[in-house]
Amino acid sequence: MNSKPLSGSNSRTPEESKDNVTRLTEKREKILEGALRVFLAQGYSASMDAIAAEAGVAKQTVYSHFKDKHSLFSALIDRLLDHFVSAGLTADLLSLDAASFIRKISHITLSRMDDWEYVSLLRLIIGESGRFPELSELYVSHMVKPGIQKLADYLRANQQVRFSDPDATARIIHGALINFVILQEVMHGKHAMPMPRERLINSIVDMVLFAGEQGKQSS
Amino acid sequence: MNSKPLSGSNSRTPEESKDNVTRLTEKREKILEGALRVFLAQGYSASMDAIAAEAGVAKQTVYSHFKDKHSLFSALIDRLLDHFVSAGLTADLLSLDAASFIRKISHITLSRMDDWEYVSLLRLIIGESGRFPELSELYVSHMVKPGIQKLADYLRANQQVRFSDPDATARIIHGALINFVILQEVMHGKHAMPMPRERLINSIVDMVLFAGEQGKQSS
DNA sequence: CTAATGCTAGACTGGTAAGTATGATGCCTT
DNA sequence: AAGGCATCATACTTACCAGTCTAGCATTAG
Repeated sequence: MNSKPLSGSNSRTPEESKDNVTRLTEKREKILEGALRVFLAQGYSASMDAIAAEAGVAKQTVYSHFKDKHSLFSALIDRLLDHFVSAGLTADLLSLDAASFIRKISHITLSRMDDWEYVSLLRLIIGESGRFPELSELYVSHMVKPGIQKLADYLRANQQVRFSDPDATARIIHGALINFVILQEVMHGKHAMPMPRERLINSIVDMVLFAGEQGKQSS
Repeated sequence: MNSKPLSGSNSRTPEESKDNVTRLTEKREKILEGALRVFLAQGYSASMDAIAAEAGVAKQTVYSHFKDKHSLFSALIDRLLDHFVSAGLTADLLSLDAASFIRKISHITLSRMDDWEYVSLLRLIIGESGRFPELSELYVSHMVKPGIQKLADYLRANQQVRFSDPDATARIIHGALINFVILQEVMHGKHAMPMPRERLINSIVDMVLFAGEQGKQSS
């Protein structure tokens, strides 16, 4: 339980010495990591004492880095959104054919089902979207909107298949995938209504490609 | 709003007298209505004092009808699930052709976007799915599963269009619709990424029908 | 009338939590 | 060496809240 590896160490040891800025950001990091675990596990109702304890830091230190609980919470959500946003679709995917492309981004999206942090974040943001609408709006504008936008752009630019409404189609694909995550993991529905990811992905690919056939009148 | 016409077996003063059972259920009703407003507005962290006040009832009365906060909360969610479950798809829809059927149930599902109670319930159940997994499982097994089941059954039985995987297709349709509700209303995304419901529905109909064309090889 | 039952209003208990205050300790800079 | 700064441990203040208790009030039934 008790852990104090830092206190009794040597005096100087230039190798390990850290300047002020480093120490500050290190503490801030520890706090955010502790807050991450506690907030994601317990929701916004988690206590600041629990967060400080989890971070291995005095409560006062938390308050010296963050004005109050809400500031810490917002900073954490910002950070998490940034983290997950970076794992979007990269440029090399754009060269794929439609079927492979849809399949690939479906796999990427559904792979987040295995990420406890992502599932908890989703639950937390939706659950607190009443109390903190600005956070859910941040989620929408930073993660959902760009994702759907890129997907729609791909569909629009694709020469292989012509889509009558790429934006709406992108929303359908995204909705089917995210709702699968919410249903299976966030709402613990995987036991009551199991379904392998592959089946969902196959059906999505089929639907999207054959829906596109409608407008395919090039040759 | 509505009075109780049930009090038939009254012995004396027929006009205004109410028997014990009626009075009991009336109080219980007031409590549940107050709890509904307060829980849906503030989440599970709402105080019992606030609920009693909103219900226009003494706090002790709340505790004489419900063992504790959790019991009241569970009873309320049960009640709400029952209420929304009843508004499902009725038998007369089954005679519609595929396009009209999909369009109709899409409209029904999306009409709940305008229902503050439904949107709040969705937020509440997802938000508390960490603390109260049994409630989200109830939601899944009582509302989502039967809904998807009926939709899949329709798709499976439909002679007009043949679907290679009706269950997965039903999930896609349902996911696209529910996620639209979550994105636009629960997470306040309707300003950041507006889209008319009709556009979504049209695209869903197109996708579903043309996807079915694939397996249509009867003649 | 009387007893029973349900309700009300308010006080009370015990516990938790946000945020502050205090005094001490150790590290860095000058 | 000395002052400054971040940190630490702990206690404190204030407030809220779940759940209980009490005493009085109203209606109903015997």
